[in-house]
Parts: sequence; C-alpha cells; structure tokens
Amino acid sequence: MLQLATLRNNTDLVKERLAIKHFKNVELVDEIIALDDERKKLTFQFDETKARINAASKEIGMLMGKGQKEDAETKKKEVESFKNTLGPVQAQLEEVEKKLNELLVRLPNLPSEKVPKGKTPDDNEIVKIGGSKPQLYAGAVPHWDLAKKYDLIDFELGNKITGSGFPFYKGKGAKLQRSLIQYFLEYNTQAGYTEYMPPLMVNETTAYGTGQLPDKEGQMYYINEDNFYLIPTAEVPVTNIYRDVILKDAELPIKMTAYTPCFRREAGSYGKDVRGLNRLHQFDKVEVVQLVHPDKSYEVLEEMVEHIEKLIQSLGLHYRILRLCGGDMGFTSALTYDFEVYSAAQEKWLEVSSVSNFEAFQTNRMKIRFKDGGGKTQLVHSLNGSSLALPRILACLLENNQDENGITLPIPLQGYFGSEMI
RNA sequence: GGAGAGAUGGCAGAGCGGUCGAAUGCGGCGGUCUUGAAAACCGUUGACUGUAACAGGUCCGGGGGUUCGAAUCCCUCUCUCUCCGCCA
Repeated sequence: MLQLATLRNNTDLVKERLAIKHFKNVELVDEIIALDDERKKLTFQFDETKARINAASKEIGMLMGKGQKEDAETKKKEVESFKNTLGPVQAQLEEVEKKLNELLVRLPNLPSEKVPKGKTPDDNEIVKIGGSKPQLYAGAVPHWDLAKKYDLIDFELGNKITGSGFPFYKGKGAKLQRSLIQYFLEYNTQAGYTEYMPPLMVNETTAYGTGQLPDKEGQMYYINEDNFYLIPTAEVPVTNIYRDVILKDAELPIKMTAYTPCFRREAGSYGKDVRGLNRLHQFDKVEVVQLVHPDKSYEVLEEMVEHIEKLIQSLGLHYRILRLCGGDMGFTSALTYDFEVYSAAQEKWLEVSSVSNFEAFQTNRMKIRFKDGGGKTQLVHSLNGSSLALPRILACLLENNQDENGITLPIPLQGYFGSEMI
C-alpha cells in the first residue's frame, strides 16, 4: 500500500506514474487526499474533546478522594456533555478512516522510472538474451509426449484423482522434481539465503500483507471451514515472517528461500497454451525473498537477477530477461524482471521466474520496519523472485536434451539426480 | 473433540477501577572507572499520531459493553499452555 505522505507530497508525480501502470481511477488520489484532510480535522476534534474528558475525569477522582461529592457530581455532568459531542465525532472518524483505507488499498504500487511504457506483453523490453538456441534432432517431440513415452508424468491420473492441472509425477519424473528442488535450494542457501519450510495455508492477514487480498481472492483456493487460503507462492508466508517486526539495521539484509507447492486457480484459458506443464493449478517452486535497506533495494534487485540468471545458465538453457512494461506488471511491484526459457519443441518462450522490487508497498502493509542509524524507524524494502518454478524448466530440460537414445540431464543436475539417462 | 489456566514493553514478570504507558529483573544504548575489556556504579531505553518545538490523543491479544474514569469488571472472538480423548 502506498504511503499517504507520498500521495500528499508528490501528487502529480503519483498520478503520472499510475498512468504508466494504466490505472484507470487516477482521480482516486484526490479523493484520498480529501478524505485524509477530513480525517485530520476529525482527529483534531476528537483529541481535543477527549483531552477535556480525561482532565475532568482525573479531577473527579481527586474530588472524590477529598470527599467533595457535590463538586464531583457537577463535573460528571460536564463530562456527560463532552461525551455527547464525542460520540458522533468518533463515529464519523471511524467511518472516514475505514473509507480511506479501502481506497488506499486499491492503488497499485508506483512503477519505478526504469519501467518501460506500454500495455501488453509485447511492450516488454528485452534486456538480455543468453544461452544458445537448442538444435533438436529430427524426431524431437514436445514434453507431454516425452512424459508419456518415458512414463514421467501422468496427466490423466491427475484428472481422475483431482482434476485438470494437477498432474502426477512418476518414477524418474518424480525423482527429477525432487532433484531440481534440492539443486535450487542448495544453490540459494550457498548464496546466503536461509531455508524455510512454511505452512501451505495462510490466514487472511497474511494474504493481505503481500497483496493477494483484497480483490484477488478468486485466484486463491480457499478453505471455507477454517478461513485459510492455499498459498499461491511461498512469497506469501515467507515475507510475512517479519510482519510487525522492527529490525536493527545490522540485521539487514534478510535473505530467505523456500520450496513450496503453489496453488493457483487461474480459471479461464484452455488449449495449446496450457497444455502439458505450461500451466497448472498445483506446481512446485523455489522462491527467494529479501528484506533490505531502502537505499539498497535496486542494487539488490540486480543482484537477484544475476543470481537467477546464473542458475538458468547452469542448466544450459536458452533464456531471455524482460523488463516488464507498466501494463504487464503486477499490482504490488515497482519493477519486475521476467525470465523466459526457450522451448524448442514448442517453439516458444516460457516464463520461469519473475523477480520484483516492491519497495515499501508490501512492507507498509505488513509494518516491516527497521531502526536506522539515527534511531528512526522506517520501512524496509521487500523483493522476491522465483529460483525457480519447476514445471516449465522441466519441460524445457526434457525437450531440449532429447535424442534417439533418451534424455541427458545437464551436469549440475546429475549431482542430485544421478548420471543415468531418462 | 472435552475440561481447566492464561495472553501486559526486545525478553521475563508485577499491576486494591483513578496519581499506570505501566513496578522490578534481564537485555540494549550512553557515561564513570580502566591502557583496553570485564565487573561495579550512574543515567537512559515501547509503538503510532500530532507539533516548528512543546502540549494533546491512541495502543496492556482482537472486537464489544459497564463506568465520570478500565491493563484491572462483564460479554465475545482468536491464540497459547496443562490434562483427557483421537491420531501421522
């Protein structure tokens, strides 16, 4: 959530930036400021009346102590009249505050200056292309055929047991999943990230903290009975670890990583784009999260991009890095880089990671703060990235490394999987 | 699932309905002493809001109530602990 001070002090800039994100209701900013003025006025009235009541009540106590009953009674009457005026003011104040918060929560994060203008994925800026385009042998097929041929993934069985988008991994397919998770986690912890295994269900406050609520509840699976949400990404429980915590600046940066299954409803699209592993309701992902000093967050973002890039390189994949344009960015992000990996058999790019700086947007909701050198508390910046989402990586690894004899995995992965072919 | 106890500052832990934003201890920070450190001693140490700075206001798990006045009494929700039951 944006900070009121930002809206007040840089109103025009805020509107300009919101436009880059193609946010429709720019006038919301003025509404919010007007409401805040109202809030200030009411708060002043409330405080003043309350101060009188407090003073009078104290006096009553003293009068009672001295046995001056009648004087005390007179004071009580006085307080009563104050309270009559306080009631309505308080009610109004509460309403204004509630409304203010409702509106404020609807504003997306401001894009940083680096964000390209544009509306659709076609407007994203290609920052880098790396690796080389794989040359497939003549008989190459897409991963869903390979999954069947080598009995690695059973989509039909998933349909039977749960529904579409919930595949079974089997035999070497299951082992490969496990190996990838292990490899990614090791890679992250070696870079100084602390490993966590978080709960897969979270409460409402937690889902609100990272920005999934309000408004995006439809994208998460909801456990009605207990009021829990299945996590759409480890970002949610992991970033919330430090909710309502005031850190010391020496504790920054906080680097965390976690493997979790991710659950996404993503109802709506069918056909070629979602075939096989391209889009699932349940998938595995290893995530990295950092909480950093606000002056450092863009530096750290670059560092995280590099971290993930090296991981993709180690798997020998052809990849590209995109800087997302205003229209394609998420609600909570200030700057996002997407990593895409090339599927030669499908002849298209598949997103495997998204790395973002949220600046203070999430931490303002979660009140994740630190005490700076001067002893002042201020919000930290939060960042996260996938390192990596498994299914599409798996798809590319299978497709790109196939030949008539089977599939040969890249060397670093063999350390976890073993050196045998699939 | 049943029965009971509890939730207070970074932690531990007091708190007859008024002088309690809250004793005390630990921890943190600053200082004295010391070549330096430890120990000892002295001082200081919650968050939010508000102000030019004071003042003022809010917060003792969340919400509601009683009262002139609530950390303290009542209701309710959530969570924690102990015992019993069930169970990977």
